[in-house]
Amino acid sequence: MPGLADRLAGPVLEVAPTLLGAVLRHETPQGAVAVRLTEVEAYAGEQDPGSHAYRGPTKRNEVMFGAPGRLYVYFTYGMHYCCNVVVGETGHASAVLLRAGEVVEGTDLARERRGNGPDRDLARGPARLCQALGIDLRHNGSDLGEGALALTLPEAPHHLEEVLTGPRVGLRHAADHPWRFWLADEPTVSVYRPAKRLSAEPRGPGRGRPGAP
DNA sequence: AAACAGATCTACT
DNA sequence: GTAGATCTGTTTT
Repeated sequence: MPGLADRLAGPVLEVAPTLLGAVLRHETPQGAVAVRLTEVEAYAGEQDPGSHAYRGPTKRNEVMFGAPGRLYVYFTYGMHYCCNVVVGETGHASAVLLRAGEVVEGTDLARERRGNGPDRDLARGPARLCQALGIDLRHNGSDLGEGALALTLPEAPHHLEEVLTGPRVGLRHAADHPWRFWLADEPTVSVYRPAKRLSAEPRGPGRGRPGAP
């Protein structure tokens, strides 16, 4: 079977939906926690105004410019970490933000790290997901092919009917691209919050249709 | 050495 | 559902 990096080397908009259902597992001395991904967002590198790579390579985003199959971790809002899987060919700086997932192993340890709250919220949201898995800046650049932090792709991609798409969350620019993907009927998908500059949806937010314009 | 900017979360109504 | 707070790392002079 092909290596992880090979399966992630394609265009980010094609690879991102295939990460749904994948399992990210982190093994530490305290135990292991695994999360099944239910929501991701695509970031298209230097051409994407919403990407950290938009203004070219820096010390912080250099991992995105490297080989696919590695983890790009960044720090934000003074207290949160978020993690991305680097995809696309080396040098293209594409990445997929892991927005939410379902804890499928090590629930107790995840609860310890997260504190009190419903289990469905343990990895609901990009910063919560990192916290539940015990991921921080030390893991920036980690190879997910093998090691304590490993990503396992599903045997077969999900059917298109199960995948919904919509605009990305929390961006000032380029918020009109439907580059956010999530699995239908998953309680662990994070709440949709529209970008600040956009006019509110006439009907309730959070409902996306596959292929909707 | 200083200013900036933020791919968010938690709490509350 | 909505509003508000919040702190560090990164970037830039």
